[in-house]
Parts: sequence; structure tokens; C-alpha cells
Amino acid sequence: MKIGELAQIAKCTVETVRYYEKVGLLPAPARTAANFRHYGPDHIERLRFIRNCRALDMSQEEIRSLLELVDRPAEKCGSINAVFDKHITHVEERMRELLNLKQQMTALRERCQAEQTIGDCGILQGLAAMENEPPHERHTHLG
Amino acid sequence: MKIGELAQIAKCTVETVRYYEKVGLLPAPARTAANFRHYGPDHIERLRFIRNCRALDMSQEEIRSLLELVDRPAEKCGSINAVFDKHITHVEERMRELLNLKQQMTALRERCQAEQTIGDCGILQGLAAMENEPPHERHTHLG
DNA sequence: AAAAACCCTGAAGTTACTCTAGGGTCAACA
DNA sequence: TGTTGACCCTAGAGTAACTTCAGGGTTTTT
Repeated sequence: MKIGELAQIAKCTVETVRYYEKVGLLPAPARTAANFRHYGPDHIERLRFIRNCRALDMSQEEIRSLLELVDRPAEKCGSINAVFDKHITHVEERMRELLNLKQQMTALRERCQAEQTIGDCGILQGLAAMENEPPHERHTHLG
Repeated sequence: MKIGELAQIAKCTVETVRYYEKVGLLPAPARTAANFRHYGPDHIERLRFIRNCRALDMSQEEIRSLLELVDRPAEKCGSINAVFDKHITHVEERMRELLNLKQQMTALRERCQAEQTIGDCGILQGLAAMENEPPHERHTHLG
């Protein structure tokens, strides 16, 4: 099959498929005489796997680790669990961060109920009064 | 004061300060004879405001909107509330997404309790079996 | 006077793609 | 047989919000 069909099956764009090839997540396929990429069932499986990992917000790094392991099916799967568990804690951490932000913002929001002038707006005053904090260094790739 | 001192007060790096100047969030300050940036109290206030907004994960776009409003203090503050409320919904949306991911991953995780071989790992089988979904188009800038 | 600590610019690197420009190929229809 | 439209190709630039680097000047400390 050609790249357009593959992309349709994996529900992504052809640009994304070519991108995965460029960064080495998807092996380069054979080419037709006209230099068109020609894919088989293995490519479908691999691309679907990648897209599913991305749907879970895994990073390229994480996916690369998993793919390396997929290619060695005889070994013990503890390392798979490790990658997976780490990613789950990434997600949990980010959820905690966002909850914290939401609480701060809700508190700020309560400082401006009435229609005041911008100079008197409780939100802006609150934003100006907050203590600066050093940027929270992220150990997760989740934004 | 020079850029290093300003950065220290706002708890960010000098590179970040220069970056904000380049993208127009922070006005360009006067220069000394030796071409060093020279900042006053207004710059401190503005930079602290920007960093506080960033600490709440606001985008440059959002901050730019707020700063424009700050510069017109006589107007009504409804537009401030609008920017703020929209950002709160961004955060709430992203929290819902992450909760959804976490549930999917927890379900997958339960499929591999024992130490099996990679070929038999329930997580990998689950990842391969998931249906591909079109990329979730994001209306939030939160990763 | 020399070394350490600070400042400057401009450009490239980061993630995971997306988009553009400027072409080549192929199937169908007139 | 010609041409239209849908598909394919590469290389390179653009996105957000910075960070890092190369290569150089200034100020402060020893």
C-alpha cells in the first residue's frame, strides 16, 4: 500500500508517517519504480502501535524504549512495566500540578466579582502581588 | 539595576529576560555607556507579573492580552475576567484529558501482573489492540 | 595586572509535528 | 491523445517558550 492509505488506516497524516520514518520510529519501506513508499502489514502494526502510545501522551523517548523491547520478544517484560509505570506517574504528577494551578486561579477569580475598572481589578492586583517562584523544573514531558 | 539582578529578583534566568524583550513582552530598557541593559522599578513589576502568569501556565498570547489591558487601567475589567475564565477552562479541560488517559493506562497496567516474556506481555498486547483514534485536536495550549 | 564574574549578539537546538514550495506520477475522462 | 485532478516526492521553514552555544566585550575582585 502507498503512504496515503497507511495514514488513513492509522488515522494520521502522511506528513506524520514520513516524519516517523525520518526520526527512526518507523523503518523505511521499499520503494516502487516511481520512488513511492510501499508498505506492508508490519508497517501498519508498527504505526498503529506508535499512534496508540502517542494517544496516551507518551514521548518519542518512551515509545522508542518500548519499540526496542517489542523487537526482543523473548526477554522478561519487567522493563515494559517500568516504562509504563513511569509514564503513569508523569500523568499523575501533571494532574496534581494542574489541580494546584486551578485552586490558585479560583482563589484569584473570587477577588473580582463586580465590574470594576481595570486599575482596581482584584485579579490583576492578585497577580501582581504573588511571590515569584523559580520555574518548576519538569521531570515530566507533559506540558 | 543590571539584567542579572533583575533576573534574580524575578527568579528567572537572564536569557529569559532577554527573550521577553525580543518577543515584546518586556519593553526594551535604557542602555549604559557600555551597552548594558539598565532596568528600573517598572521593569521589575512587569517582569514579576509575566512570571506569575507563566507560573499559572498562561500562554504568551494570554499574557499579551492581559498586559495590553493593564496598560489601559481606566477601562472596565470584564475583559480581564474573560481571559482569566478562559484559561481556567483550559486547565480544567486538560485535567479531564489526563484523568481519561490515566484510567486507560491503569486498565492496561492490570493486564500484566506476572513476570512474563515480552511476547506475552498484556500491556503490549493491549497497546497493539487499541483502536487508533484521530489526533485529539487541542483547543488548549497546555501540553 | 590578571582572573573571575558578568554582559553583549546572533544563531541553533529542544518536541512532535505541520506547512510550504516546487516539483514528479498516475488514473480517468473528453 | 491530451489534460485534469489526486496522489506522491524532497528539502526547508515554522510552531511555543525558552535554552544553549560560539565568540566576544566589561567590570569587579584579588
